[in-house]
Amino acid sequence: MDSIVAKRVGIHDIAREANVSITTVSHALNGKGRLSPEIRERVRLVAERLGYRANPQARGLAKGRTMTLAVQVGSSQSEVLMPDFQYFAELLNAASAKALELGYGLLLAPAGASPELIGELAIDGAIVVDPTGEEALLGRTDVPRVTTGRAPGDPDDVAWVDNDQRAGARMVLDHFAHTGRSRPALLTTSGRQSYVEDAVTEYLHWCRGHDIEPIVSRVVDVPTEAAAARVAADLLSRHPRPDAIYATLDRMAVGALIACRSAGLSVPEDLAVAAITDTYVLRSADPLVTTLDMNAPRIGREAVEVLVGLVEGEEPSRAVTVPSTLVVRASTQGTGLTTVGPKSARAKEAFERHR
Amino acid sequence: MDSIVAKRVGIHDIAREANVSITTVSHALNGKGRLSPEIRERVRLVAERLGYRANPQARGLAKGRTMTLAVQVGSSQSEVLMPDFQYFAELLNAASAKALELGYGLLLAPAGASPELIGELAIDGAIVVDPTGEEALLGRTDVPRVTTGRAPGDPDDVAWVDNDQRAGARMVLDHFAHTGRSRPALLTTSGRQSYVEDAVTEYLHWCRGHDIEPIVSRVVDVPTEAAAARVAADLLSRHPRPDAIYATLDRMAVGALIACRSAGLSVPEDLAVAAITDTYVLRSADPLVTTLDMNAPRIGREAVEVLVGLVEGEEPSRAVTVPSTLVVRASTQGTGLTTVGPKSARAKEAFERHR
DNA sequence: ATGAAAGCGCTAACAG
DNA sequence: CTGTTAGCGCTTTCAT
Repeated sequence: MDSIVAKRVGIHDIAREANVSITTVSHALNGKGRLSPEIRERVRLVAERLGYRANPQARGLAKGRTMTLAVQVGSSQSEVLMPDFQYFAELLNAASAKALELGYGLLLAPAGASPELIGELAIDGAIVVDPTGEEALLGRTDVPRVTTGRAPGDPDDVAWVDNDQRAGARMVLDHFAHTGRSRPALLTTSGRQSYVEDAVTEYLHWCRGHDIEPIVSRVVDVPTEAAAARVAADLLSRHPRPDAIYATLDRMAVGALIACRSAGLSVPEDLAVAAITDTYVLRSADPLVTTLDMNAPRIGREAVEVLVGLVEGEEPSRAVTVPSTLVVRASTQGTGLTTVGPKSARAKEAFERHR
Repeated sequence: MDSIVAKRVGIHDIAREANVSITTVSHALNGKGRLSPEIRERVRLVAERLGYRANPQARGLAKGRTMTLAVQVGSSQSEVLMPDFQYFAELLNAASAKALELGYGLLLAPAGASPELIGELAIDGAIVVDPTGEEALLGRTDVPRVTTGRAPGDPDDVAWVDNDQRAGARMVLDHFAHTGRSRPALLTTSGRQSYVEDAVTEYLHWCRGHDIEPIVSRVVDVPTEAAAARVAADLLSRHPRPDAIYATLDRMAVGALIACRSAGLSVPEDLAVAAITDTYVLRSADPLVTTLDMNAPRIGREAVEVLVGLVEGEEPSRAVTVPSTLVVRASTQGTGLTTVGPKSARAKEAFERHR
């Protein structure tokens, strides 16, 4: 609904309207210099009235910044492989919105892009989501970087934002135990992402502490439902049979469900299933699947905040932990005396929130 | 491995090295003005030797361009809903790479972002992937826009790149017919994307032409495997029972497979299943699923090319059609006399390529 | 406390 | 044909 050619209002227009110089406008708007509070306020009001938006290009040129950040999603061997899709979508959308809010644009760096291509990006900072260590963007040592999930080797020149995956795994395993399960298995991938490592580490640690024989199964192929179902089927044919599965991806949990049905077993009676990250897939599965929600949007926002802090020379904490939440659903209903109407199990999404 | 502070080489450095003015350098590098071929070449060589990279900010400021494009993935009701994930990932990665190659950055616009937020993006053009008509980016009438898939209402100020979904649906349906199926059903969503509309339209048209009773089933919830399985189960309980299902999303095909197994039927003996777009999910399902590959990377690249053409004042075609390919797999093996070893069906990925 | 002026790196009239 | 010059919109000394 703008006028035909809504000539963008600039710093000059404001200066004219407010009867001050462009310097004053700049200072007023950026909180720089020493101006009388009244002037500062007056300029701000005029700017707002005129709908002023700083031109990021000009600002960047003058400050030697680009006002853009790049984000790359971790990939194994240059394969486009974002298994837990909804997680990434939510993270990226939130990150983009937050960046925009802070005056930065979020550039998409192609997964598996060559270091040369990546090297040409005119950026002020970089975010790598769930790094495996092979992402070219991590090599942009000329700009601050932050990862969501920790980069392998935990390079000390890279900040990170992450969930406490070990505490999360503990919550899930404790939940299994509290609902009467005694032989939990871990179903994960062979990825190098830190969340995989953390889940495995904590799982082994927890089992040791509870004097339980650990069973770690890995889907080595692309972790689709079907691939996970095959691995889960193996798991279910073991003796003694596991009575709970913690899957580190939503679709692997679905695979477990499929394998279970094929084996003539039922969830949650014969097997409890829980997964990492809450997604539509889990919220519509049969039965509904218990999950450890990672809060993807918040991870994305925090990553941007930390990065912008770094870019602008502040000293933000270089390690941020975002809380995760256990969402209990039908797939982990207890096996004890508590009789849950098997037919209504799917209908009533009993859920409780911890922390 | 750059030097500590690799001061970026600029147009001045080149001018000095080549003993010409900065104007000459600019002209030589941009093919503007009238320079002697020797000078032009000499400047180019010097630029290359020095590893010159134009500063997009400065260039943009001077030309009144931002050298950035924005992309937004279509969404229904501001819900983050990218069902066919791998498709988007491939499309976006390819688009980003192509944009970079052409000197543009590809900005991620948050799905469901408000018109206000979107309005502040400093961009030269916009791409909307699989629009539903509600994307704020489509409203940026101040810049050229291109959609992948056609926007509802087919606004004539928006260019598009798309597969010929109707021809594709025909290929699938013909393939069903050629392999002995006579009651194909369509399993789709209630989305407003043009591919849904096209699939339905062509399906109905094809059925009419073949004197077959059409059956269109829609998953109205978020189209997860489970939701699709429920709808497919209904489909399979009809009399007469459909003997083929064309699913417009990979996970809905998986849902069909699940429903089939639950009903004690088998694929491809009792039911043929085919889907839109080739993904890992289909390539690892049991049995492997026949699909109409959309060639997502190419769609992404073409969209960027068209958009950049528009931005730079060329007159590219405003409608580009990317061919799709039928990849035949076990899920649609014929039911005729051709006896395919049922056990080896999954192992041998018989595939043929059309067009 | 406020403003004038010099750029940031590049493009594009306009001269020469 | 090539070089001079004036900005693009904003930040930032440095005077006043």
